[in-house]
Amino acid sequence: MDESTIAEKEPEGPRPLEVSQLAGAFDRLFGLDEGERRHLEACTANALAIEPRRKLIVEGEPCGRLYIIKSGWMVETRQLRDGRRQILTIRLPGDIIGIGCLSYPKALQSTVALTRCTVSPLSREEFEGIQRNFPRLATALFLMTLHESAILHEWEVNLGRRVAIPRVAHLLMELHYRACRRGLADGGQIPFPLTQEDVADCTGLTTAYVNRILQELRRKDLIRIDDRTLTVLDMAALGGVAGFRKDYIAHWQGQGGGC
Amino acid sequence: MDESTIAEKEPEGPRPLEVSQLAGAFDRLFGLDEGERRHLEACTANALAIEPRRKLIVEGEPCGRLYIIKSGWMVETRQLRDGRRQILTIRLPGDIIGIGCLSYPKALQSTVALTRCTVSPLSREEFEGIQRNFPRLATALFLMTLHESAILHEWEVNLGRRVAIPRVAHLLMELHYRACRRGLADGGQIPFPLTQEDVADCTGLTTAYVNRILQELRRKDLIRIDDRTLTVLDMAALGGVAGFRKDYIAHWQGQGGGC
DNA sequence: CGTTTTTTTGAGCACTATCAACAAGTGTGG
DNA sequence: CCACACTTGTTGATAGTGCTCAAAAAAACG
Repeated sequence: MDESTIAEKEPEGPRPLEVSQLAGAFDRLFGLDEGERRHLEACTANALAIEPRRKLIVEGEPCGRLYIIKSGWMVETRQLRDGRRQILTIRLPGDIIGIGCLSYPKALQSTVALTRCTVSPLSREEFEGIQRNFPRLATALFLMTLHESAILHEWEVNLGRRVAIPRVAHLLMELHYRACRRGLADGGQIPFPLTQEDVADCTGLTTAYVNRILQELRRKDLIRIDDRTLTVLDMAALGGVAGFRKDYIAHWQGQGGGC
Repeated sequence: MDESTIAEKEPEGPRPLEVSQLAGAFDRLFGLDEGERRHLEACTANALAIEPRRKLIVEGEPCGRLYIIKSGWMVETRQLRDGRRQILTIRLPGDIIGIGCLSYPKALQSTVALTRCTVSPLSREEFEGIQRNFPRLATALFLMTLHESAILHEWEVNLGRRVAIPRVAHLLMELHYRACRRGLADGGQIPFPLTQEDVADCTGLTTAYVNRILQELRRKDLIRIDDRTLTVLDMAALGGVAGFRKDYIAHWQGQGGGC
């Protein structure tokens, strides 16, 4: 309904690392050949800019294409009738969104930008072309989906069986690891565009309570959050609190910088 | 460690519906051709029987093959150090389990039989053979995975944002719909092999509390559970309590008997 | 600088967990 | 067919985690 949710324009100044983020991920995964790489680059050539808090995909509306995130963070959300919201997944640069929509006539969840984002749209036809003509890419896609399922499973455990402090701590640990793997970390620091309300919607808690939990984690000198940046001060300790085990985070994605 | 968790023997007397369950699902989905169907049948010819409560896949141990459930119900679980357990997914006849294991050296979750089950093992080689030689089957597999992701997302919402009564009600609604689609329903009734402890582990609640919730649902004449059978007495009312929307349950799987 | 978003704080209470004990099933072997 | 063991379901009293509902303070934004 809001036509202006997305604006078609070139990204202002994409950093080299981000442009080939996806190809990078696939490459480390499979060692792409020249043709595969070139096709992938071609598909992701054009870009779309999305402003923070804008919706790229809207729950309940049809969505015929997918998007590859070139830069920025997004979340997929579902809204209940009474207004409460659950964040289903957090998507980082290199992730693909909207695949799930391909098999449903209407999107089951919304996709919202946390930061300014640039994405490459991919039509259903282009996507199916890749599936048909580049079987190895199709396999890689499949593996990415499986990896995402593993993360979802971990979220189920988090939501179902951990109390608030471990629950929040686990989210932070996971994001740290995932961001790190994508080369977004800078010495224990990662960008952290989530508001406390977002954290609450990830963890199934209230904003007010999340605030208290974060204070607690800060008081114990485990983390620091300022200027939309998360610093994990004591990885081992935070991991201990969270009951975190990193084994579900993609192991095959190479060690992109010591994480 | 327990070698006797599985026993290699023929199923006692498989009902026709179950044998071709998988082919059935795929068929409705894509209209398989003769070769595809025959290959699928061939792959799922041999069977393995599993006793109730036995583990087919054990968390932390390597798992090189997958299994297609021909009959019976299973659950995938993750266990925390303190013994608490979260059920991640419920698997019905026709589901494939262990795909996630393919991309990890060790299984991230256990798979436990709720009832006596029969499954067809599929080696990694056979699986990759299907992927390579039957692209349409590969696509179908991919779509099944996406469908499972949609269910996982719904579980996240359930665990994160619904209080106990809607939460349990939602689980029951989902199982009813899913079972119905697989032709397991018999006029508002479905088999219900979950104990209250299992329900608790699905919903992140305590056994004691689940007991009270179920009493409440019975008191309101919404459901009845006896003899391992769930009867939904008032579908609309239960769906209302649950905040259930069926749109995430596979729509493309045909209407297998009015559900 | 005013406006909006985000973070922080307080008091009270509701929902759900805990723990323990008991009842009712279920299955097994004698 | 009964006796026994074990699993599953049920109940009660109590504690505690996390929610509600403001409202204020601080930060971000244009």
